[in-house]
Amino acid sequence: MDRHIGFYFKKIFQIMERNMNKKLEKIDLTNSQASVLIYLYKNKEIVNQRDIEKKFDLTNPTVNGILNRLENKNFIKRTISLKDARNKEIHLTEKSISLINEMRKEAKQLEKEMIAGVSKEELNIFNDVLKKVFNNLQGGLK
Amino acid sequence: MDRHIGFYFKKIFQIMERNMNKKLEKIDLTNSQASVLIYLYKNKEIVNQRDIEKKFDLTNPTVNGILNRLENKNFIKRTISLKDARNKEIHLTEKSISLINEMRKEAKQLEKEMIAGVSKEELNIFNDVLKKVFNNLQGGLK
DNA sequence: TATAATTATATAGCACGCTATATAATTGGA
DNA sequence: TCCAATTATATAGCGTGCTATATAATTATA
Repeated sequence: MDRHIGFYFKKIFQIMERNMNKKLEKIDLTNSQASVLIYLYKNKEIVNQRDIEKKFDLTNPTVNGILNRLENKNFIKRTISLKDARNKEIHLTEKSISLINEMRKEAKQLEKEMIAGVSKEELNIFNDVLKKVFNNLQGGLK
Repeated sequence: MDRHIGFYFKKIFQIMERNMNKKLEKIDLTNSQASVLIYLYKNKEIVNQRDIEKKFDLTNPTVNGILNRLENKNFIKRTISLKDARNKEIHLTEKSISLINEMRKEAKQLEKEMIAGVSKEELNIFNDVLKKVFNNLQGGLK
């Protein structure tokens, strides 16, 4: 049965999400939460909520919700900026730093499983098209 | 900046979903709801809820929720099967049948926008890899 | 300088995924 | 035949997206 590209994107995303959430369950995280923590870890500058919104192209209520849950579980701390009291600076805790490698390992492993049996040439073209599709959609929005 | 495949899948799915939901808003539908209606339209056999779960690889509470919302808006009717009282048969209404072409048009248009600037050869390989990735993930679940 | 516009964050409420659990109907086996 | 297992559907409750709206702080302008 031949299916539309849209079908594959939706289904692949959903199964990825399911798998990652299952893998991360044992460290009490979700895929979205882990993505934010990894971004915070990689970023050397001070990060506020708006930065996360822009980085992940999400709305502020979505990011606020994720951060609330991370804060309640003690994976991050929020402090009000001294320079601008509207900003809240987001900091990792010891707890989350100690789990970063675990998160990265799981993500890397899933990517590897996904592209099993795909040749280097195919993968190159696939990546190019992926970027094109992404840009086509992004452009259409602005 | 180079990003992982997982990033692209998630983001492309999310933007697709946003775009489709915006397009379908004027006929009071969402992307998930329209997908179910189109499936019902194409299928000549009698469809019950379990069939939809299997077709879209979704859990029963997810499908039940989508059908509840469709029923409340009068896009479908549910009737109890005479052969097996556990089954509820799902039927389209006049209202939804009259909008099927509109839904299909929007979906087709978005797919076209997504693959703008992608050559036939690239698209063939892209489709092949998409199917491989899908199968890799599906297999890993079972 | 006082007010208006902008910016960052928060809250309410919804759709759609999920897991866990319940209920009713059917099927199968002792 | 009757009880247990299976099957289809429903409900409760949660995470992550969204829009609409509110609030507080800052910036810009009359």
